[in-house]
Amino acid sequence: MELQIKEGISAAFAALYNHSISAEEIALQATRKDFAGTYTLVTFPYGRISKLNPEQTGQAIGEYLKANLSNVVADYNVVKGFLNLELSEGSQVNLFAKIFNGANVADSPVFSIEEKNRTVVVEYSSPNTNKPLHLGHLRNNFLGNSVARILKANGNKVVKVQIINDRGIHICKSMVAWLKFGEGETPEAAGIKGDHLVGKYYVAFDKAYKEEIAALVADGVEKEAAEKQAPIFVEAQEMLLKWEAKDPEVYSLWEKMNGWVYEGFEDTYQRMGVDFDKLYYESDTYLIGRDRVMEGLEKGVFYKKEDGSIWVDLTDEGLDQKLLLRSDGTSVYMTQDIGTAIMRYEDYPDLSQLIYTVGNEQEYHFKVLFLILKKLGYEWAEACYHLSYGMVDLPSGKMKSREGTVVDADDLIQQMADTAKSRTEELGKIEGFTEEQANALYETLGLGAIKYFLLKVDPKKRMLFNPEESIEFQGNTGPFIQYTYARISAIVRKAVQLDIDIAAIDYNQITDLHETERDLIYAISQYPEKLALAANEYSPAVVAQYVYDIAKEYNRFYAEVSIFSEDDVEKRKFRVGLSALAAETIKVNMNLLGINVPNRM
RNA sequence: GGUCCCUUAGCUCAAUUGGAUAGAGCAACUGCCUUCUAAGCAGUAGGUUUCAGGUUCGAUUCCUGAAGGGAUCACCA
Repeated sequence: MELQIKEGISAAFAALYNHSISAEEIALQATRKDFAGTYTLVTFPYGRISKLNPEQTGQAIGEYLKANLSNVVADYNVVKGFLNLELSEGSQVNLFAKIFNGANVADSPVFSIEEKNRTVVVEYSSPNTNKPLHLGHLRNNFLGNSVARILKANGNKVVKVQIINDRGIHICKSMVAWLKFGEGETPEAAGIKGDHLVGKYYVAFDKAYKEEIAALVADGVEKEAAEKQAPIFVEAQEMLLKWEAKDPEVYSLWEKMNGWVYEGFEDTYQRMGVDFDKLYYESDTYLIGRDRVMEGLEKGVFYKKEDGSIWVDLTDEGLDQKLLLRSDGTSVYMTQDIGTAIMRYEDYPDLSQLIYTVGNEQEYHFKVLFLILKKLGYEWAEACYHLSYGMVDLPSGKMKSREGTVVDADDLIQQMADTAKSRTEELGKIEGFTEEQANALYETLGLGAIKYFLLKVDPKKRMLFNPEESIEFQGNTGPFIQYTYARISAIVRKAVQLDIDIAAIDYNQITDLHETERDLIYAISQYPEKLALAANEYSPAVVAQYVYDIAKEYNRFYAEVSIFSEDDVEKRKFRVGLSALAAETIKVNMNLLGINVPNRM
């Protein structure tokens, strides 16, 4: 449809002004609500071709389209430099019929996207294993998972991965504290999720550490020195050394506590509805990174300082010098990231892109990482992309685990499910549900609310979460869209009961389209374009905005047009069909966000 | 201090990538359930797009400068 019009405009330029302009070069936009029409051509730029003012240009092209493309363009109007095109009813009904092929809406030609023969790795989540997931991780996971779904829907092969930061001083801290204060406590015995239990000892470490520092300072030790001397800190450092030496006792404790954390994470991931195709462990990848850094040193890409530490000089690129290996030969964060990237390209040699879903606080880190990979001679360094997203702030500012201002992921999900429950019970619309069905619904609604809340905002921007106000269920929210889907489901169910056969609509009988029907068809037809935009910008927010528009448009139709009390049989069928198509569009797009939709609520 | 990012209605966010009178939701107010789910729909009110310049037919969008906020610049991750 859109292409037809663009081609028509292109033909108009050729016929009227003997000027060649391709259909792809022509940009159409949606007509604003307060003017008649569906598509709008901005004519300001074309004045030098037509040698007319914008208004006259619009008139001329509009007239040409009306005369030569009358099956699509029924009429037009010109307001200043804007040519608004009003589509013929027949073409809109036609468009609907094309999308809604009567069988399975998801398979309609308009909705099927070309396969691109590209493989993309999307990394997300990648938490440290010393504490449970929080709200920031939720944004990360939902974003990465949704981008993976969007890229897949847009014709890419997608591999979802994460790197598990399972080694380092932070885990040793939890381990030391557990040995000191834990008295052999296990998740089973304590009835606490494994990740929360380990997180508890991480906090315990910090508390003890602070007390020791305070005691030392009271004895007259300088604060900085106290931070390094505190016995519990020294213990943690010793444990890290033992771990690197693979001391059996330390190693088995490390495996045990990491195991608890993985079990806890797995529960949370499952509840969140995210998963991974492949896991990488830092405890594996840091060794490869170290080897490649040594190779780079031999090749002269890096240099060694007198103390034995190894560095890369990026001052020519406008950046600083960066440490790659400590003087004692142990690796830093960058070392393992080099190793991880190389491993991934070994695992997937035909990779077109490697996407890192990581917060924007690490922009500098990834800039450096990609430059280093390039310096090491990996051509694919160009194909690495940092999908950088903004932090989730609280009204009090940044979340800080040490100050106890983090919003725990498990708690938040539970809280939202509880809200869904009380809200549903208030409205009393699910009589006949078993308890199991009801609980599944609360879960669907609660998760839908959080996911939509976190995904509707442009990923690049930082956003605010106010725990006091909680997440809404009305207006521009997940449950509102889910509600719209449930509403339509009720209509489709009733249509089946009434034997209304939407597979056989006589489209010739469909005339006098209501304004809301036209708008709805237009909105639905935008799907492939929105999907492509979302994929190009790695932005689920585009999808969220779009699916909200569809839901709003449908509810307007629902309020203004009656379906079952319509006398005309074909119109009745058409409206049920349009409803079903709207529902399918909502479902497909919500799934791109990782959100499920209920049949009743 | 260097580099990068942000600032749009009381609040949370949009704005088709330079286009029309800057739009939604929440909060406030007014209508609409005897008809398909009112978690809905319609309406009222709310703006010097942080400020000052510039570029052009046209700027929330691009450029320069200023103010306020944030991130980062570790032998941390």
